[in-house]
Order: sequence, then C-alpha cells, then structure tokens
Amino acid sequence: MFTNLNTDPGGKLGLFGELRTLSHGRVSSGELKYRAGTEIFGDTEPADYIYQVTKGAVRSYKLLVDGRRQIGAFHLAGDIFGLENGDHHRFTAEAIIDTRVRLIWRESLERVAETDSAVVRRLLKMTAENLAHAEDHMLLLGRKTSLERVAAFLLEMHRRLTSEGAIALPMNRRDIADYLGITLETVSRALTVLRKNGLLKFLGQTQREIMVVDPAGLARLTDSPG
Amino acid sequence: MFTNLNTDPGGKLGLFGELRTLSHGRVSSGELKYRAGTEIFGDTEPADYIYQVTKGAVRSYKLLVDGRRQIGAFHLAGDIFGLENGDHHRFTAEAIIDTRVRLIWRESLERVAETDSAVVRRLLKMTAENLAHAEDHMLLLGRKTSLERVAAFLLEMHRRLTSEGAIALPMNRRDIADYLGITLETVSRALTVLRKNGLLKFLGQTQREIMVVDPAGLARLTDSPG
DNA sequence: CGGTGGGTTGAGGTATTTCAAGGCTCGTGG
DNA sequence: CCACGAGCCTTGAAATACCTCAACCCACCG
Repeated sequence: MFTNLNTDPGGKLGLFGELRTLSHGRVSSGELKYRAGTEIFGDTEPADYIYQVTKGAVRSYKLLVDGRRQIGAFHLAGDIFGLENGDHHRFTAEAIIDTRVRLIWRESLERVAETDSAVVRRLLKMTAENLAHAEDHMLLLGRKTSLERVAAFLLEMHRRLTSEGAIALPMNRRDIADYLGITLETVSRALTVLRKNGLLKFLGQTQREIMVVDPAGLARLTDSPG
Repeated sequence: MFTNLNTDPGGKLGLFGELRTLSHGRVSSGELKYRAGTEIFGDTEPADYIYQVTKGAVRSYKLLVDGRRQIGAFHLAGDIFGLENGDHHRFTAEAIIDTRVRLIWRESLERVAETDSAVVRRLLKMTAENLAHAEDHMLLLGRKTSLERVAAFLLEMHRRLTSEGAIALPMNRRDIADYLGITLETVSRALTVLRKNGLLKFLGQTQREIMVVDPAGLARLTDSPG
C-alpha cells in the first residue's frame, strides 16, 4: 500500500518532491484511492498524515450541528492538503470524484523538520498560502454578492484547472454553493445570468459539464479589491 | 524611535520575547504610538516590519473598489499582526483607539531565522493560528445567522479580553458589522435581542460601553461545529 | 451650545432562500 | 432493449432574513 514513487506528478515542485530530495528517502510515502463521495479524514481526527492529490478532486469542509456546511477549499491535482500544525484535523476531507492521493507520514516529516530548516520553511510557505486563500475567501463570504461570488469562483477554477480554454468542473452545484456561502439554486441562477451575458459557455452537456469562460469579463464582475 | 524594551508586556510569551532571548539582541525593536483611526500600514505596502500591540486595539481589513469592507481580524494587547510570508501586506491595519505597537524589523528577523530553526517554527505556529482563526471565520461568514454571528463575536471577545467578568469593547458597531459580514443596524438589533434574553448586560453607558456576557448561554446560540 | 460621532429603532425594500415542479442523463435490472 | 429510479440541474413563486433609509437620542467636545 505504501510504495515510493519516482515522478513528481503534475510537474509541480511540492513538499513531497522536495522532501524526497531533502530527506534522502527517510520519509515514507504511499498512494491511496478514494471513490467519489468517500471520506479521506474526519474533523477532529488525529492528523497522522498529510496528503497530495495526484488525480481527482477533494473538498474540505466544516459542519454546524444542524447540517449547514461550509467548504473551506477544493483540492485539485497537485495540491497538498491536510497539513496541520496542531495534532488533529480541523476539517473533514472527502473525495468529490474518484481520487488518488499520496500520503506522507507526519511523524517522519517532523523528524526531518527538526534537523532541516528548509523543510520547516517550506511548511511555513504552504501554510501562508492557505492563509492567503482563506483571507481572500473571507472577503468573498462577508461582502460579495452572489453574482460576484460565482464569477470569482469561475475565475479561480479557470486559473487552477485550465489547461486549454475549456474547464471541466469536478464538483456539483451544492458543493459550489457551500463553498460560496449561498444556495445551489442561487448558484444556478447566477450561472444562467453569466451565460446570457456571454461570459460563460457550456460545451458538452454530458453530466460533468465542460465550460469556456471569459476571464476578463468575469474579472470586471468580481469587483476585485481596490 | 527604536529602543529595546526589557519587559514582555501582557505577560504573553510571544515571538518578540523569544526573539530577544534567542537572538541575543541582534533584532532591533521599537515602539510607536498611533492615534485612533490612523493607519499603521496599507494593503500592498512592503512588509518591512511586523507588529505587536502593547496597548489599544487594531483592525485589519480588505476593501472592495466600491468601499465594502471586510475586517479579517481584531488585534488586542499582546497580539502580533502584520506577519507576512510574501514581501507585501495583504491587509490595511488601523488603530481602532489610541494604540501603542512594538515593531520588529523583518529583515533582521529573517536573518535570525536562517540560522535558528526554532524561530521559523515559531513563525509557522503563529501563521497556523491565524489560519485556524480564518477557517473558523469562514464558517461564520458563510453559514451562520446574524444572531449566531453576534453571539460568536461576543464569545470571542469574552475569551480574548476579559480579565474580570466585564468586557469593554474597543470597536464600534460598524467595525463589528464589517467583521461579521452584516450591517451595523443588524448588529445593534442582535445585541438588543441578546440583552432582552438576559445573555448580555450593559453596565456603564459612558460611550465605550462595558458589558457582562453569559458565555454558556451565548454558546448555546452559536450553533458551534458538530 | 451646536456639531459630530456613536447607537437604537422603525418601516419598507430586496437579494437570497425556501419550497416546489419538471427535465435530463445515466446506471441498473427486468 | 426498455423502464425506472436516483442524482443533478434549472426555473418559478412565495417567504424571509437582512439591508436601506430615516428619524431620533445621547454623550462628548471644541
């Protein structure tokens, strides 16, 4: 189950690749598969591993007691998630679609970090990036209209998973809604508006839809920080 | 302007105190005063210093082009703020009331961090704490009702600035509103509801009001994560 | 003492939610 | 091979939580 891999998938220079370099093989790493909808780790579970998506997509969320859900982030191919400074996770993570993740045993990481300050700095950089994303998302959740939220979401996805012009969203309307702090109906209506304004086109209507966005046009709607 | 201080104000073991210990005086540090409402640093400004509140209170916020504001955090006595991993600030920081802050020159900090991995780890811990706060706040902004938001705010302030039972809020209704993603009128109405339900009492009505809260009662309203 | 900066409350407006219906795709099993 | 149910999405209509606009009060201050 835990086999070392040679390649750096996605071509991304990540902690995983660096660690293997820096630690001279002291860090055990493996790969796991998760079916769509299954849990990778639960809120308050001990954070024994950190994860990197090699294929698929993951949602990290918090719940209120009555079931209201806030998705804090989506993790796409190449992304690292589940990194904690404390000893337990602060989110539940689930595979959105069929997903493969690489693991790294946290204790071994910390052993490396004790002697190798470059690794600690790398962890700091990643945590700071997560913080920056959360800070931007607070502005969205606190102060943007539903249309601005959906436009910002499409821009983010365009930036993060476009290879060509077209993007294929792995998540459904409910996931998008719970990420943006609105309802799935409001997401759907906003998408309709954007489509009617030519800022968005659907290509195949083959379940997981493929769309082409107009980044400049969407950016105008986002009312980005000034 | 930049004089070394001997004491660790607020009794908090912080980066500032540790640095002075760890770096054997290599880190220059000073103290500045800011009048109520004045800017400490601006969004996108180079992050040459990090700051610790010794007295007073600070708000960190982002703006949209049309003036909508989202306060990401309040910084109270003892708190460190303005810590960035990149080279520029991502918020504007302003003194809410007359405030004193200690500074630390960032370049000197990074020089220390190069050789002292304990300092890097300390920075990582602080960044992770900021991230945890932002993650909790995303849930509040995305999914909580106005009453839950105000209750959560009072609980946070109770936890952070209570010495006795009573707390004195340094910020006005507009600040609270922009922190919670609602309007100042909605904040006021929620406070009225809480007061009428006996979860909150005002003591002096002498401008900066002093209040006593019922933490257990408020916690019931918060609908905390389950 | 008039002005300014809070704060509260009311009345009406509105963006978003809630509830409901219908359509499409796809997988499964008769 | 087709029927059927489940999941997902869209759209409409009604409800509502929150916002906007406005009036008023109070404390403080030059």
